[in-house]
Amino acid sequence: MKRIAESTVRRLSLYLSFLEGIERQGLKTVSSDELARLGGTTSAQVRKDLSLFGSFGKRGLGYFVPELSEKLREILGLGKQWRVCIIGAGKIGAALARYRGFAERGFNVTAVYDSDEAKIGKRWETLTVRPISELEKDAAKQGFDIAVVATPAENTPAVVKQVVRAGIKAILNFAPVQLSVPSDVTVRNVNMAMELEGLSFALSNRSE
Amino acid sequence: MKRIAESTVRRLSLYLSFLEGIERQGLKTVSSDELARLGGTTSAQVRKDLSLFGSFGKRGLGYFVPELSEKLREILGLGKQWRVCIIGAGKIGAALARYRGFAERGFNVTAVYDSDEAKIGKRWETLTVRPISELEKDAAKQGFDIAVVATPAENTPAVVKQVVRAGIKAILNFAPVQLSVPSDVTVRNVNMAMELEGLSFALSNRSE
DNA sequence: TGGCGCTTGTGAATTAGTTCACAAACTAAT
DNA sequence: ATTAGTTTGTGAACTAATTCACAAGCGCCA
Repeated sequence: MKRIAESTVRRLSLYLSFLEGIERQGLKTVSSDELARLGGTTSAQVRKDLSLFGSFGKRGLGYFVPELSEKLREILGLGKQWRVCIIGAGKIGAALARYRGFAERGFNVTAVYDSDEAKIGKRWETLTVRPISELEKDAAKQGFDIAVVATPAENTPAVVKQVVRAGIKAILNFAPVQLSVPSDVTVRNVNMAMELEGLSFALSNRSE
Repeated sequence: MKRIAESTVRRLSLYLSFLEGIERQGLKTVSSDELARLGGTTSAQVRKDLSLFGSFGKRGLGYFVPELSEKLREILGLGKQWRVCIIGAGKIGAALARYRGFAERGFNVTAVYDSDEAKIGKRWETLTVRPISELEKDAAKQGFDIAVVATPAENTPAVVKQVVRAGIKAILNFAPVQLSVPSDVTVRNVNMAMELEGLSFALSNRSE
């Protein structure tokens, strides 16, 4: 299959969330034009995105909502249950561990790690913070699909090295550093400072 | 000035963070090649990005670290202090309000709002949660540059309408919905579900 | 059945973004 | 002062992403 751009995947994810809303409203079909309106893009873009994976619509009618939802879930790999571990039991880690939205979408947080002695053993709901030195062993035993990294910048490179060694192939990185990983490991960055600076830039350069 | 791509702005932000690290190490100059290596891009990209704003380097030598840092801060509008309000006093809002990193970079959280009676009046460090009905009035009095929206999906459109009416021109949106705002308002979205789904897609479609 | 009104799917055209490649400018060494 | 070794800044070439535009398919109604 040809390479799919990250921007395309983001939009598919967006379309799926719209479809879920539309389904709740009880509508049966939806047009590319309507999805485009909701997502702030064009109908051609919507059709092109979907056409990369097959042809799911009916001419003159649009797309059947439950059918397209199902297709998108399949494309995005949301049928499965993913095993997620959180690394870093600080504020962000804590907020993420308690976040309900993960499990709803099939992302099950099954363990939390930290390197700080003082944090180890703390309990959050059903989870207990474990020493990061155990990560590799635990991964071998139960397996993790995704690691959420929420550690201080200075510890992050070392932490990521352990994550990679544990065989985890997908990382959601909240630390404000660029990760260096082998090419078979996928990284997504969430960097608040960068987003705020983007807004700062926009505010500073309006209408020039 | 010509339109600057969002991807460019993200990279400038990244370069700045590298420069801060390099400055701490005490290095005087840095080459586009070194910045590229740190950022996982190419030296031509780095030079092109910078050249959109001027020519800051010295041939044969590279860029003076403090000088380039300063230029980037200027470009990104980080000289100023920005007044930020947080809307939504739930888990994410709370985590953000307590987050130290904001103030360090000139983003000062000066108020928190919520529409839920039960949350109003709560105190977080120096901040007190205020009713969102006061937002417009407060904005007229003290002025806000940026609103961080961290409300449940269903309330978000109404909340955003109030933010826009209050004259705020930049929004950092954590709600998992697409905002519809006038074209003079800049929005950046942070959507965890979307990031996780991107990883899910990558894991499901490796090497095809 | 035939015709009209929609809407998809997709090559072609366009626009945006990245990389190449090299002259010009600078440092350091001799 | 000359030369060798770097590294910038930038048109030109290339690649990627988006938008256009239209034939073809489908439902509905007379």
